[in-house]
Amino acid sequence: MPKHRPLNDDALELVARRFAVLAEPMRLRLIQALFDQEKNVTELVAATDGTQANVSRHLQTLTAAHILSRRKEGLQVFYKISDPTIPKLCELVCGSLEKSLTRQVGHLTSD
Amino acid sequence: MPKHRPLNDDALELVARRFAVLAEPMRLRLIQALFDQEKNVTELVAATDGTQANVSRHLQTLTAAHILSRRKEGLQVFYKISDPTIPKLCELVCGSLEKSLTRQVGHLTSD
DNA sequence: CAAGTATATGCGTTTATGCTCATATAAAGT
DNA sequence: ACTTTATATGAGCATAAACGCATATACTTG
Repeated sequence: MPKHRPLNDDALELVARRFAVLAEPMRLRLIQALFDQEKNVTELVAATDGTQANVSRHLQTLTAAHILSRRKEGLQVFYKISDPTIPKLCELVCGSLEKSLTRQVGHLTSD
Repeated sequence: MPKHRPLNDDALELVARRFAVLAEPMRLRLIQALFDQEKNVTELVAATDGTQANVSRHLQTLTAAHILSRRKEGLQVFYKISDPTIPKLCELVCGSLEKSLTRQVGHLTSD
């Protein structure tokens, strides 16, 4: 277990790629919608107010990144969060943003 | 302190934007170079093997995102990590990636 | 105030990626 | 087999951002 060895180029690409996957509002919406429970595509389309095609594409991206996992059941495909670090990541970022924006913006959550 | 309220559109944009800032290998290299100590631009150019123009741009991006802070001293400008969540974020992501890649890739750190 | 050094920025090009529309696949029911 | 429903994907367009080159700004020194 190394303390803090610098990452090589390949590893940096991987880390960057992972952050890039999380750098889209629609994908964050999907992740959010899946925080509590798994959902099928139709439910996710409704929850995120996106088109079916677009939601499907983003789900593919998230699954390829091993952030979500697929479970097929008849006609439907259910997705759920498969990487337990994702909620922690989002919490960290939200906390940091809230700290630096509390005075100006006020509340970031949608009532 | 809300448990897990869904973020509104503006907040989602902010979170996405923050992840996007971290989604570039060169910016990750800069952050890595600054983990232990502050450095000026010339030192960062050497440490990351980038052009001065490109490094300067990325430093601006990171500073605008409140990830780095600037300190001017004569001709030189020193940068350091100003957001304490950044090392934690990187650790989380690296840990997650290592866990899913250990078997195939082996080592991600550059000796 | 001229010259040199450290850092920043305007511009143009290239590449990546998100979105929409239309269509394809896959499973179920009739 | 045909139709319907759920999900995935190919093609094309639009936008954003990274990079290189050149140049501008800012501070220092002689």
